[in-house]
Amino acid sequence: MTKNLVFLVDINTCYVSCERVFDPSLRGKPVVVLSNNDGCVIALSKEAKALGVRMGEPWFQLEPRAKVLGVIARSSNYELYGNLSDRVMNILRSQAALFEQYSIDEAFLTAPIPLHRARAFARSIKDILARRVGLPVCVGVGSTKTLAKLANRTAKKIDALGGVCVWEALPAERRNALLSTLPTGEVWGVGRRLSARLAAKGIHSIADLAAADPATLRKQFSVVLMRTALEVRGTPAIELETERKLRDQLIYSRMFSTPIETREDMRQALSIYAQRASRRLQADRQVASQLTAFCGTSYFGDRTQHHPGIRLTLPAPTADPAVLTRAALGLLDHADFGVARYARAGIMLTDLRPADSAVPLDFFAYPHEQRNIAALLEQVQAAHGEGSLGLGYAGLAQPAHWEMRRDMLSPRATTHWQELATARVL
DNA sequence: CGGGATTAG
DNA sequence: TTTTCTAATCCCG
Repeated sequence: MTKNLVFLVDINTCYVSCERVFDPSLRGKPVVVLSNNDGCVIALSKEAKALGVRMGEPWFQLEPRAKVLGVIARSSNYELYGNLSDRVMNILRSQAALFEQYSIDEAFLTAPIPLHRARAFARSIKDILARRVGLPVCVGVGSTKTLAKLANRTAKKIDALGGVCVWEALPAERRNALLSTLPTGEVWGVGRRLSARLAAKGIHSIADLAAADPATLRKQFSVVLMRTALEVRGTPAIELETERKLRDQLIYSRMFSTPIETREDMRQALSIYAQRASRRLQADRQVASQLTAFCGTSYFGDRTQHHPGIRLTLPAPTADPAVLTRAALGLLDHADFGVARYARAGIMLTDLRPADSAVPLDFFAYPHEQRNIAALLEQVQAAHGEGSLGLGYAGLAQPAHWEMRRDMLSPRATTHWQELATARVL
């Protein structure tokens, strides 16, 4: 019987590659994509990397240099990235019986493919995605998820591999060299803190981790780290999660482009955020039992710090925008507009469950839920944009002055008719 | 069980 | 002046 192999498919510099699909002039150029509010670099092309641009670099620091270096920046366009990601995932789902989407740009496939055919299978996936979506990927293959991750990292680092690395097909000396050279922090699941704690116990390289006694790892660290160590040895210990689990928490939180200093602006921000959270919850067909609203001052600078928050249990589980908005506005009584300049606010919805699992008794139902306000809002916003209609303060044709900055936004070429790309046939 | 810490992308 | 956002899971009190 052929053992299962794990294929980790990962879109190369995902956001930059998505920008390049509809703007070929960006290909081969140093490109960066910025976080919300055009705050810092969250994705960069290898050309940008080569120029010394670093992940996380604040845009206000990079901007003057970018001009000189010819680095091109784009505001993040999650609608575009999400749509292209969906296309990739739908194709991948059809390529293997077992499929797990791990993030917006990564998926695990598992299939009983013989080792000597793994490379060809991985290549075919790469080719299909290039042809049908126009996105470049690397594929890492291994007998466990952790090794597939490691192989993927290797495929990215070593150009000669052509974007595919089959871990168990590498010469043993090569694998051992990698394992004994790479620090534990390079393994999936081991971050900064954990690698420091491991180092204190004399475990520095991935090879050290693999050689450590599993029972001791479980006792001194956690069962999770023990599983990771087993997986590095080639023993599957982390399940593929093929069932898409419903989330059990939803956060909508944003930094403001300029601080909010008045009750009226905060009322508006909370109204808009609560209604955006409501829309997301409805998209998942879920309802929430608890709402937390929070805001906070900037952690930078030495101004007065203030981070108020409220949490309340809703009278009945709901996704209704009016109920959530009213609940969120309770935060206003805890904010201090005399002193604080708020840099951010957010809504957290918890205790989520499927909307149909808890059909509320009429006794508890919110009267206006039956008037389908949520559905109406959704319909109008889907057709005319999020600012076209809203409850209370949340309908704004023009973005408010504190809305996030997105000065270098590309068109949403696959989700909005008005923003379609045009091609000229010569 | 709630909240903070850690990890990841 | 300016430094992301979201989610899961583990750990501790």
